[in-house]
Amino acid sequence: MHALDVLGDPVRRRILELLAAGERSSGEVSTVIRSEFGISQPAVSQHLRVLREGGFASVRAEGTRRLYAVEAAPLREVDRWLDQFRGFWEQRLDALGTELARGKRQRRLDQGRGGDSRTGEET
Amino acid sequence: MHALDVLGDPVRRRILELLAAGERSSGEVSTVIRSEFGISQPAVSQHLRVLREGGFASVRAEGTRRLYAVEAAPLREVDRWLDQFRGFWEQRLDALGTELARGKRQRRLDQGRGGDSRTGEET
DNA sequence: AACGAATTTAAGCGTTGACTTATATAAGCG
DNA sequence: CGCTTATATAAGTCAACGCTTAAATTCGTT
Repeated sequence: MHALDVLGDPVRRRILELLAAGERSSGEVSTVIRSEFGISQPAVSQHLRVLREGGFASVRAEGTRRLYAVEAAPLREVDRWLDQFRGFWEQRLDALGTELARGKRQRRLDQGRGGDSRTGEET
Repeated sequence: MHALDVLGDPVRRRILELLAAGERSSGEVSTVIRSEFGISQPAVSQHLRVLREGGFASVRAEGTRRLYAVEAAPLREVDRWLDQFRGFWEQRLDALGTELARGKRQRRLDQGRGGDSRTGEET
């Protein structure tokens, strides 16, 4: 199962956002998600399982609590997948100053928009 | 509909990969996808519609052909969403030389893993 | 104007997947 | 030990989504 399949769910994305702020117990996550999405505790637990099995989160037992934490690998994989599209905004838009003004992130564009193979070139 | 919902489908991801190499007509895309996934031409057309409506692709008419091209905005949005997780690999792993050896992409980590709010710190 | 190619839209169907309720597991505690 | 708390699993239901076939649209061609 591809990483992006797992991220194709708003609840799971939100859970990851919570975990990004630091380790959280299943119960803590459930409380928040429950109030935000109005779903049951088992539903949250099932999402946690998907995240676990997808490698997005790791668990650590502490007493009867299960402490979840973000695991980087699949997210990095998504980031890599995006690489092939980076050329579409790294230039072209900073002409308008849009991106640089906002993100302030700076990358070296080394592979930038590899050559076309068959059809026409764009723009 | 969130950008990541749209990317939660292998066919749509593959279509975007094709478009990343340059403008392609609906028919050209269909041919490739069809051979790779074994689905019908209308099925491909429907995926193209989702990409269109999600802002991932733009269309340009040329005679009876429709030429599709990648549109950056939603992909950039995904990239931004990933920002909150970047801290989980930008350090910690380049100690192993893994990332730097591979991606060769260099970012300035200006916001890196914002402080925890409630529970424990990780690691 | 009729025909054919390229593409989209419409309608219907089947499967996947997210949810619910109910139950199991397991640790803390009186 | 039995009870409660924390969490996971099981089983079943329902809706969303992706696919198919069929029809509509649009342009180019003779």
